[in-house]
Formats: sequence, structure tokens, C-alpha cells
Amino acid sequence: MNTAEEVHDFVNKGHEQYLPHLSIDCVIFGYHERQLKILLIQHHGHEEWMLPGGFIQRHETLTEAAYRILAYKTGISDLFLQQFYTFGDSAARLNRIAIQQIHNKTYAKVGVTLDENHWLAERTLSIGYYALVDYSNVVVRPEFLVDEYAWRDISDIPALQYDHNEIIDKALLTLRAQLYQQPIGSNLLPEKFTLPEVHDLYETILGRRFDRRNFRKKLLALGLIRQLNEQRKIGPHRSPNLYEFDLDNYHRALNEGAALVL
Amino acid sequence: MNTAEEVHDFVNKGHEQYLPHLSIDCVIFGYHERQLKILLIQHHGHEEWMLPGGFIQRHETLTEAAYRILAYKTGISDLFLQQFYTFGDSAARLNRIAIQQIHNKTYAKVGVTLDENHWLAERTLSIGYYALVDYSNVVVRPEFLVDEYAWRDISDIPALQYDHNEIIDKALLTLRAQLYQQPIGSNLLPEKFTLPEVHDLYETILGRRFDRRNFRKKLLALGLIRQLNEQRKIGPHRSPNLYEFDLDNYHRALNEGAALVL
DNA sequence: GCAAAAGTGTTCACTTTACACCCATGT
DNA sequence: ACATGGGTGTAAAGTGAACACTTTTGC
Repeated sequence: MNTAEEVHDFVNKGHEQYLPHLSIDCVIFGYHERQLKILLIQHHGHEEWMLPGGFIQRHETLTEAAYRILAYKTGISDLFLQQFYTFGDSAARLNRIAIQQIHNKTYAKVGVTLDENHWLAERTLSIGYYALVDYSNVVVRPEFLVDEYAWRDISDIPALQYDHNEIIDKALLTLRAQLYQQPIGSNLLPEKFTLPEVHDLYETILGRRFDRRNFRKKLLALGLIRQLNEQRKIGPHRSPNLYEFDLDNYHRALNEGAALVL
Repeated sequence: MNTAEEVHDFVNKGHEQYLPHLSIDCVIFGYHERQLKILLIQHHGHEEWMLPGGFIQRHETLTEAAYRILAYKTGISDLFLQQFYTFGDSAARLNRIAIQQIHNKTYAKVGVTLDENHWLAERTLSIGYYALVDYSNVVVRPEFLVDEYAWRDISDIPALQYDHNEIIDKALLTLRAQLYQQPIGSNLLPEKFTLPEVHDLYETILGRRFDRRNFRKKLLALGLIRQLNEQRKIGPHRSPNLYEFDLDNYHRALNEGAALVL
């Protein structure tokens, strides 16, 4: 939503287009310079940050909704996107007065006050999706109600609105559990990358250290990566070899669940 | 719901008590005689079977709703219950006319016809939970709209209503994946059990064979089971030893995720 | 020549797998 | 005594973990 008019439309007629009681919240993991970050937004009139999200259109499938929202927020459509949990327990989701107040702060910008039976003020369960993106590919789209965007390091997430901290915790748990079973990486790295880059990616996401030699052996043994006959120049140091993912083996491993990590 | 009156109330005023657009469907796995079965129900007036399920009350949390529904259907409250996915993609969920017709078949029993704006006829996403129960502990509760209950072997599931076959497939996948990471069994077996019983349980759920000797070694090495000084009489054969789960280690392994299986 | 980062192989310990014979029980 | 199912140990292979020195590069 980019104009006050669109926001008015959404508030007044959104329930015709979208399903009430349900939202999608996205934990967008971006990796950059050995740091794992999450995209947060700050709505107008709020101190607290929150996860980007959206609603499900009545005519679209749930998966379509998730991809649409992600593409809208990040401009990326070819990404790793995974539903991980549906949240409906938090006290913050059951307290309608609090929810109404939060919305009213936001929509004050367009001079709207929701009454307590407004569709946006109703109890809403949230379906959590997480995405893995190459940080540097993301061009965040400005929106009328969003004052600020920020990539926050996962070790530095502030207190968020609703139960969004809990959602992030669960997303991280799921991401790490899946990383132990499935190779993830082709979405977080450029097409050609160096071994230290994949290595750092895994160490960062999992918060553990891996022996460089063993790590390389494993990736090669699984056939996930292929060494190229090129190097990268990185200043006053030895030039690292470039590698690429072997996407055939990579996707086979995704499906079969290869134990990637040592 | 046990009377026509309660059903009327539900149809006419259910939207005051329950959240629309959302339901919970339960895949209840029961293990018996080396067979893994799923509890199915058949609504009045229908050929097709379906999964037992229910709606979320406006004032209760999602988890509370799941336990309430399970306890209501099976009479069991101490069970392993796990949310595994939320379904909102199937064409069967988007076709409102088909949904309306299905409901009308059911509620014909109480002489009700839903119009197309009825809350039950709206698009509904389903949050899938699976449960593991000891088959022999379940006393299925009769309900007014439910003609039949059946434990169906997982290799013999008929075509079900809506996308319930897909839900079962996903539940099985998740159950098996979790079984590889977490020990599950204390809910599917009596307190005291023999090694062949656990062994068969695992072979049945995972659809693989395990070497008896290695299987025992593994369970004992992980400290998950304890051998008792008792045997069971099983007719004209050697009496097998009884074991019990070491619940301390068992729950530690549940949390930490011990690689149980060979 | 030196500082910084990348490259590479071997050994040891442990875990997983494979495998076959004897024992207990009831009829 | 026999049919049926349960009990048990050992050896070989494979996998994971530990470990340190050399090479390249730019300044």
C-alpha cells in the first residue's frame, strides 16, 4: 500500500478481499558479511518493530499468498520459502483491546480509528513462513505505513510487537534443524562462491565451528559443490578457489535429506 | 455434539463461539498388532470418510483447542500431540460450492440447509495436528453427526473428503522424520513392553527393518529403556523380557533430539 | 620479508553394520 | 521332540573428529 487512499480502502474493504482471523508473518533471513540478519519493519507511530507480513486473499492459495507477500516486500521471487508453524497461543493474540490499540496507532496516520468489531481488530492467528535470501539482492519496497526497514542481526533483535519474538525463535530453531538435514545455501550465496564463504555461512547459521578440511571433504563427498577453475582476488592474501553448487545433486539432497553437517 | 438441538445451535450460532475460516484436523495414529492405524470418521449421509477435527473457540488458545478436540474424540488427554502443517492450498478448499454441498449432505440429518454465505460454507484453512495414542486406550465418543468410526491401516486409506489424504501424507512424513530425530514410543506402548514390541513399532512406523541385536544395543546405549526382572508369557515360545522407558532420559532425548534409529 | 588468509592429508576413535546359533516354552 | 519366537556377541567397515604446516598475495 503506497497511498493514504489505498490504506483507507484496505481498512474499510479489506475483509471483502482478505480472509479475516489469519495472517502470514515472514521471517526473512538474509546473510551478509558473516552475519545472519532478519528483516524488520517499523510501522508509523510505533516504537516497536515487527516482522513483515500480510493477509491471504480469498481467491488465492496459502502458498500463493506467501510468495506474493514475500515478492512484494523484497522484490525477490525465486527464493527458498518454507512454512514452519502456525501461531495461535500467545496472550498478545488474545487480547483484543491491545490489538485494537496497536492498529489505531498505525492507522492514525490516515485518520482512521477502528471500532472493536472491525475486522482488523479481531483475533488473528499467524502462519509463519521463513525465507532465505541473498541479502544483497533485496531491494525493500517502501510502503505508506512503514516508517523504517532494518536488517537486524539475529543476536540483536529488540522486543517486537505481538508474539513476533517467539515466531523468530521458532523460525531459527526450524532453520537450524533443517540445515542439519537439508543443504541450504544456494539461496544465500552468489552463484560462484569460495569455500570460506559457505563455511562461514554454516558456522554463522548454526552458531558452531566446523573444521575447514572436514567441511570441504563432506561437501565434495556429497557432490553438492563443484570446484571451478577460477579464483577470486581478495587483496593481500592467497586467492581462494571458486565453487558452484551442483544443483542436480543439491536438489536430490534436499529431497532425500542428506545429513550435510558434521 | 450429541443431539439435534446442539447441532442446530452449532450451525446457527457457531460463529459466535468459534473462529471462522479455520479448523483443526487431527491425524490420530494408533498402533496395534504391528499395524499403524489412523482414526477416521464418516459423517451422516456421506460415502467418504474424513479425519476427525473441530474448530477453535474464540477465547481459547490454539494449543488448548487441539487438546480439547483430541480429548473429546478419544477420551485421552495425556498424549503426544504435535502441530505439523497448515493446509490452505488444495482446490477442494477453494471451491465454495463443493464445500457447501458437503455440509448440506451432513446437516440434512437435522433438516438444515446452509446458504452460500453461511459461516460453515466459507473457505476454511486447516491446521494439522497429529497424535500418537495407544490404540487400546481409546474409547471413541459417539457423536450425533458421525455414523461410523474406524481405525484404518495406513496402507489402506480410502479416498477422503477435502484434502484429507494430503494431510495424512504430510502427517506420516512428519512423523517419520521426527522419529528419526526423537524417540517416540512411550505413548504407543503399554508401560511394560517387550523388545520385539518396540522393535516392531519402529519397523512398522518407518516401514524399514532393523537388526534386532543392534536395535536393542542402541536403545540401551541411549539409556532410553531399562530391562525389568520380569517376563511375559506368550504361549508356546520363550518368554520375552519386559522393559520400561527411562522417562528422564527419554524426555531429555526428546528435547535434545537423539538420533534414535540405526 | 611479513602479515593475513587459503589450501591441503593422515591418523585415530567411534559408530554402524553385518551376521548365526542357542534357548525357552507349550503342545 | 518339534515348532515357534526370543535371546545374545563379535568382527569388519565406514564415518566423524582431531590435528599443523605450507602456499599465495599485496604491501
